[in-house]
Amino acid sequence: MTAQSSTEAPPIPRDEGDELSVELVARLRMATVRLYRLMRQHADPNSGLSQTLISALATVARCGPVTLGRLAELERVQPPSMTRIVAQLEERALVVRHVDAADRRIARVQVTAAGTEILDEVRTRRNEYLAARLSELTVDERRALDAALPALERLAGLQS
Amino acid sequence: MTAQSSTEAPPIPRDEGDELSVELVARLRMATVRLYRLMRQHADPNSGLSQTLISALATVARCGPVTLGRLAELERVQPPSMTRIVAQLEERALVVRHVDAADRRIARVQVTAAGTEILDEVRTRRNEYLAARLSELTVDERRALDAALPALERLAGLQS
DNA sequence: TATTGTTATACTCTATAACTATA
DNA sequence: TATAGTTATAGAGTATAACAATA
Repeated sequence: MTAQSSTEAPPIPRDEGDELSVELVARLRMATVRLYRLMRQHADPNSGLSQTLISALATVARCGPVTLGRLAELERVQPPSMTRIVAQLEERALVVRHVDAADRRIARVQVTAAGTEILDEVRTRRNEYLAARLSELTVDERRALDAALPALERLAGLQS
Repeated sequence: MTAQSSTEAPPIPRDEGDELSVELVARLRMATVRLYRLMRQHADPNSGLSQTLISALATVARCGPVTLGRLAELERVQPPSMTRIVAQLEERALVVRHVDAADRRIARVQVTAAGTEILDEVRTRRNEYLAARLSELTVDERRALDAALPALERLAGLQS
């Protein structure tokens, strides 16, 4: 990736100013790290699926048959990492791989019926804890989170 | 997506929140995992400090002399993990440990001048990438993030 | 020669269990 | 006996480098 934007555009023109961004980013980083660890600790224990596996499985389910490389991009890991992740999902029969007939280098990954089932199950069960925490926030706070979700997703996503 | 919440018009004013929570939590989880990996990949390479180390260092700096156990709580890791993290920071002379005089089981951790310096340096430098990404969001999106930050922090924090 | 994915290898992060030292 | 922290150990998660297969 190496997205060093220093070669082109003038450094960050904005109406709110840099201070907001610096502050915002710093706090967002701290919150994300802790939230991640919180989620990791409360990844569903019954299914034996870690956060990493569930996240990848969900992405496969959502993005249909998807190449391994694209999956790595989406999940923001390197291809070798994704190879391992998919192998683990395949072992559990939650996904299948099909080699592309036209270009045999390409492997497309797809969720199985079992995968979909597990995903549904796991989704509600493992989110219970977080949903409970969420319910302890105020209505306004939940509303704020809801409103910020698209921005979070864009920030975390690929459209940079 | 209900993404136009900048001025008013709360998208989903449901109080019982079950369905909202499930959806919200699920998406928040995905976004958090990816955002975390994005941040991890762009943790400052020059300083040789990982996200984990910087996060802990920042917490030490913010929370003054703090016991190791409390630090583990704050960072949401187990005490043995924090022992290792602090040992690494100490090796680099970014923090010091003082054994409590009254109760010699307790170790208090404190940032050093070098630690503060590094932290300041690193903070701007490593956040450049994220700040740049942030600047590609719309004003409304940044505003939404800013508004959601307290909720995120509460959700990730200890005041459940 | 370039692209897609894999294997080999090593390192970081983290946890649980058992331990030490204080209290 | 209880508490704060450490050591020992193991397992996940991830990356880089080198490779194989295919185009």
